[in-house]
Amino acid sequence: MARQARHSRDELRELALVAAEDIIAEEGFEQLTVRRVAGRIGYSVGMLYNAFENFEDLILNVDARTLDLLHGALGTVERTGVPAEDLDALLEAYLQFITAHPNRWLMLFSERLPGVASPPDWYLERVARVFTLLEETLAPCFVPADPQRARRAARLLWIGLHGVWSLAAGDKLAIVTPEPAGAVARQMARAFLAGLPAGIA
Amino acid sequence: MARQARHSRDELRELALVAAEDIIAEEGFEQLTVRRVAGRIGYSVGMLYNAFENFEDLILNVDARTLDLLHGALGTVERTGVPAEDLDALLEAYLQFITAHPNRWLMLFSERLPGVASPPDWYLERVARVFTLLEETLAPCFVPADPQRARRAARLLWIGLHGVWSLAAGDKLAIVTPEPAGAVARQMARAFLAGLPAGIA
DNA sequence: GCCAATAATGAACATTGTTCAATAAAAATC
DNA sequence: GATTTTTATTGAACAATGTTCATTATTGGC
Repeated sequence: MARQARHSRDELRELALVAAEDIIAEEGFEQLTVRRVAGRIGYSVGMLYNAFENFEDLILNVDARTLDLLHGALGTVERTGVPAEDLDALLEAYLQFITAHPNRWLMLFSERLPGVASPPDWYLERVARVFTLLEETLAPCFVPADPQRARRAARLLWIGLHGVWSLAAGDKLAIVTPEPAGAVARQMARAFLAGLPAGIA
Repeated sequence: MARQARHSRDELRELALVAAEDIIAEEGFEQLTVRRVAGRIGYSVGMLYNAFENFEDLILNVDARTLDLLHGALGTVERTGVPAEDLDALLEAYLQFITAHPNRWLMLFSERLPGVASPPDWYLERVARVFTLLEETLAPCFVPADPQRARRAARLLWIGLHGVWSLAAGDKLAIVTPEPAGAVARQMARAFLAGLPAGIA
């Protein structure tokens, strides 16, 4: 009835995503363009718009896979039940991930496109999954268990830590403090834990 | 000997910067282009490249003026000597600034250009000036006055707050929490102050 | 009045993401 | 086997970006 496709839509998406990830890892997010992805997978530019809604859609899918990767890396950290220790271990794993995949991680927070619409639900869920790990680590701090406050505390701490990572990623942390990112992150977590009982309303 | 200039280079820069600020305030950073600035001041595109090194140079100069504006706004906050109160007042002033100049503030943290080089010294100094205000507010926390620890605490809090506004700038804060940036910043400062005595080694 | 110096222009270029008529190829039909 | 139909695939074209630079306009000095 019709011409046979070289790859299914899903196969095409997978090809494109892998190609995109390679470009990002090798040369950074800035070098990612539709033409380069298309050339790398041996298809034309127009074909990409058959597999993805637009360039932003492709980016969002790469980001989602980055979050999956991160979630997997943080999930292997074993818990002792002592918040301070577990938190340190989690931070260590996070730092290792950033070091291993700097461009992928940077890309998560860079806004190359003017699209200001909030991400779709399937993306937000992946973000939430990562948060949950931090929440679970902080939960034992609250007795009796108060999930509401644990959530709030976890997200606030994560935001603070994001300040560390984002500065470190742009090599701007050195302007603020001579200490390495890992040490600063640990201080942040510790100061935060110390203030937990009184600080989080 | 030569043709007379309608405006000096400095006058041209001032004209362009004001025009750029108007465009940003009215329609947002995304709508700022060299052609629109040129059209607005009645000059050609090429003339802008006579007054500025490139588009990034123009952006950096607008940002510097935003920082001056911010520093001025925060400088008028009067101190009581009580860190908790002064900190709240500072954050309040900061919030008011953001509300008054949302697009200018957003622009400070958005990275529209691929330029990854670190900003020049004259720009970093303006960042440092704003940062100093926070340091001075936190200093009274430590008795007897320990400038070393005050600096450390101020920088750590500054890093945490940077996490808040850098996420807010990229419209990513909503992914983490539904609360507005101002409320999150206040929580951050409060949690941090509460943990100060024990947390900062 | 001409020359030289320089202010000012704007067309041209290389890049983006995006679109869509044209084309190629294979299955279905006769 | 020839024809038709269907659709996978292409790539030229478009609009918009920052950037450059040969060209043009203007004006003071001789």
